[in-house]
Amino acid sequence: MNYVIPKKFDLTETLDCGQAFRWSETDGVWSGVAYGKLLKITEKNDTMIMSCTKEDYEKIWHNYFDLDCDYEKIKSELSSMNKILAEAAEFAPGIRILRQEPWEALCSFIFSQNNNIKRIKKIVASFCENFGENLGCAYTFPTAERVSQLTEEDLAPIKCGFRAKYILSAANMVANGEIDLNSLFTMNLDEARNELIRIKGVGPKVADCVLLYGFHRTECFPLDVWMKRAMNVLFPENTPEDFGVNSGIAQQYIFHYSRMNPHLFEEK
DNA sequence: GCCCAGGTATAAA
DNA sequence: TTTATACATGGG
Repeated sequence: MNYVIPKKFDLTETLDCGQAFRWSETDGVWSGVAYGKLLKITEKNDTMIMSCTKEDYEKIWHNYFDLDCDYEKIKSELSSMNKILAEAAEFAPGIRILRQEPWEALCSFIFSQNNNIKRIKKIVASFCENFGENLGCAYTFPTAERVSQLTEEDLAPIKCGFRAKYILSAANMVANGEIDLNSLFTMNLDEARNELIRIKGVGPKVADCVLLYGFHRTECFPLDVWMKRAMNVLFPENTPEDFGVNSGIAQQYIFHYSRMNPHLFEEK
């Protein structure tokens, strides 16, 4: 069963730009799991073909791909602020910020610390295969409740190293209600950051990634070593806050642009 | 073997 | 308050 929509974004740019770690491409078809459902999606002419019902499209995927948000407008606003940012947005004009599940974003970016994207994907895949629900040809993301029952030894097979204890800390706090993830959608930004940082293994960078990708708090600008370097070289006159309520979207353009063109910001 | 990877906890200055 | 180091693992 398929559902077809007009092409509104670029699959590769959106699904392989370092914001999500569960999507993979085979012969032009992208496969991923979110909200407990497997989706296969591909482009044909000016349409996108999704392997889902109309109901699931409306209930899940329309929101997941942030299709109510006007990226052309945001892009033009950001582009008018800064010439380099305009270049970065034009380099990958089809990027969208996905609305991932909060718990998945939290785990993914805990796994991301001091790590590389290729291995993050491998760890997340193994995490799902070992502790998620089997959908037949894919696995769901493990629930916090399930993970909270595990030990560091149980997590050994996924080879996430020292991050295992951080994942368990997060799972326990979420499962026992010590942290209410849903409250972070509307909480004051600084309070939300402080809530997340209570979790062992979550610092300022991970917290902002979780808020941006898991809660769509687009005013967040996750700042790590890579982005600091990009900012210093490409945006010497700007601070992250200069990009306003769409800082997070600006950050995604900059991150992707820098990652695909490392020569642009090599330090001398 | 060495260095690095979408960082953070911890100890020490 | 800021700065240095360990941390698990795998790829270049």
